[in-house]
Amino acid sequence: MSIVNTLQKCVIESLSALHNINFTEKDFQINETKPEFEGDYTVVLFSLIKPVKSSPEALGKNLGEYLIKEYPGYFTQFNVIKGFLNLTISNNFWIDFVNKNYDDICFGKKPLNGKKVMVEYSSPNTNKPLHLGHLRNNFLGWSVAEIFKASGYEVIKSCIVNDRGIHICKSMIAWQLFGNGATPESTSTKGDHFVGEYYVKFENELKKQAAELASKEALKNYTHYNGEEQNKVVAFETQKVKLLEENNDKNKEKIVKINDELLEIRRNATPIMKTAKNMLLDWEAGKPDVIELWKKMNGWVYEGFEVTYKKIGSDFDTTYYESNTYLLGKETVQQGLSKNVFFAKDDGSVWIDLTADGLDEKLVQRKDGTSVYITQDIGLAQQKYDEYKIDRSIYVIGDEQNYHMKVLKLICQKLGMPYADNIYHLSYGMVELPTGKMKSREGTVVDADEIVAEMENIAKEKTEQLGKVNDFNNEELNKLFHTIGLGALKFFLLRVDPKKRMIFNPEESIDFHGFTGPFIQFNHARIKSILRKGELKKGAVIDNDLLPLEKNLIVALEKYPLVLQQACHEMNPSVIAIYVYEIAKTFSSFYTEHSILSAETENKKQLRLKLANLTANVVKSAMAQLGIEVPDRM
RNA sequence: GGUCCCGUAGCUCAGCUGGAUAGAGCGGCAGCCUUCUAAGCUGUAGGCCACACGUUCGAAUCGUGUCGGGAUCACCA
Repeated sequence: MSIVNTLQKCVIESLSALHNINFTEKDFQINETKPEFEGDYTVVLFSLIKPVKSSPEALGKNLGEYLIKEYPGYFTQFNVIKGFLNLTISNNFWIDFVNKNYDDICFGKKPLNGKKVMVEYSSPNTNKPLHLGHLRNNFLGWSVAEIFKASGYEVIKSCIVNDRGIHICKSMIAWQLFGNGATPESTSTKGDHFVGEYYVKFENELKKQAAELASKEALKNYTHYNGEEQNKVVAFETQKVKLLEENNDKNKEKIVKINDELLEIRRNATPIMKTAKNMLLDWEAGKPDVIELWKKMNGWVYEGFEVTYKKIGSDFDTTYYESNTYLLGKETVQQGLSKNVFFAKDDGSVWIDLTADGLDEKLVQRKDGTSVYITQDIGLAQQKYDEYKIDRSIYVIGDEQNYHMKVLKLICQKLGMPYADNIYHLSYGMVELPTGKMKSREGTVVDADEIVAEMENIAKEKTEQLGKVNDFNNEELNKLFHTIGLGALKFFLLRVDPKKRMIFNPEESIDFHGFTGPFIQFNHARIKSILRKGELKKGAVIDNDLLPLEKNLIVALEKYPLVLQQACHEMNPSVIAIYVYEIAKTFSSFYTEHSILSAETENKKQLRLKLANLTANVVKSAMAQLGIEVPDRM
């Protein structure tokens, strides 16, 4: 049991004995004692003084005396300042803690609890390569899965591949039009980048054709539209003219909106867009040549993804393909109708009314009977549960889908699905550049493969400058560059609270100093270097004279199990990132001040070696939760 | 317009289940390598915690409102 939990228990027992009142852990707070006061942990007394009918000073004094008398193994001293009872934990406890755990590589982890959790993450589209945003998703998902594992859960990592739909048809059409039979091999291009290039080519051609239509429209030629489209366009144009005549600043926004609508209609009317839509229909009809092309191009993408996933350390226990799941959920619609959770409109479309929950009416089936995105998700949620009997289902998806995920969970709940309450949307904020959002149209998207390679390069340059590993062979060197470069990137993306948007500055944000992955890796390497030289002897060390910097480190290490618990509870890897940095920093301060190998006495040396070993274990374990390796030398 | 998220040092972020004088890193300034890896350590400057009101013994933290930024509200996925 951690010292904080122990302290809570002792305080509860003491108050029960002293005042005959039963408190719980939630009735009072225990904090770390601020450095400017004497003590290790502090009981905040304010919340207790009313029930015990005592002044803070008197309560603190009584409680402090009682704790020291009854639990001499834990507490040695106390002082009361205002409403704070500062307690000094006995050195015996800290030494005992080191002796017990210094060699336990599982320290902090919990035994299996028999529960299953599925973490869905990554979820790529097969029309373009992964970018920086995907990296945040992948690192988060993988890390959260590891955190659950360390907390005793059985974890199934899953991925839903968005492999069908208009976007992949766009790449296919462009390849047919402009590809001349080129392949990733013939052009020496990674498969996902290759297909992505055709997606861009499609967009460029689409833009060109839309511009041509626009110039026709400028001459009042609307022959490229069908009747319905023409009516819409004319209506919008009339509205626009009216707004322009009013010459009101407030109309500007409306006009922008109308222009967007017009552009959308125009884009959909371009020949190339019509071709793509036809191809989607052909795909749904299972037309052999379309299916064949689809398989070929997706195959290229998967080959590319595999390389990237391997490089960044993402893997999945199961992969769902939308081409297999997009028809799911149709039965659900029928069930929902018969349960009166859904209702049908006159045109045959099916809806759910969520206005009572503060949301809108939401379509669940089109009038043509095909299912929409949300319906597929309901179906897949059901399938996940049927297949694995999972206790919890985590979805790592960006915060632009907060509304969608809220709706998904709500519908599942209304349908009375047993897993509905355990659906959790792990929402994360977008990664932005100093110049704003990444936009593929403006070519400001940071490519995943490129940024990883760049990080490895920086790692290489810095390592060569420092010249500490000149005896490494090429293989060892490349592994080290990868470990450091990727470690820096992962740490950078994971150290921030997932739900917050974050800014990535390619020039400045990635540093190898301070609050970074490499700094932590560096401290691990230093410890390993010492452990190679010093002889750590098994058996308990006895030392009753802990120096402040030694104690700081022990106190920090002792918190690890609680930190893991918190990270799991919050599904938040940044909790671990912040903690492991604290450990590295605390060790670093200790390291510069006190020599381990040339310690004052053999006893001190053994204590410090054990402390160093425990630090290395915790650093390695914590970094592993983040998916970051730590080198023995760097 | 409705709903949701965010606003803390020049920059990037902690702290938010209320607790002592609000913390890190980067950047600035000043020191420290004949001593276990200086990717380091130490010191210093830098804050009306967006603003206002409220709840409380106590508010960066909770509530309401205002301002600023973002997301979303498709028979797209």
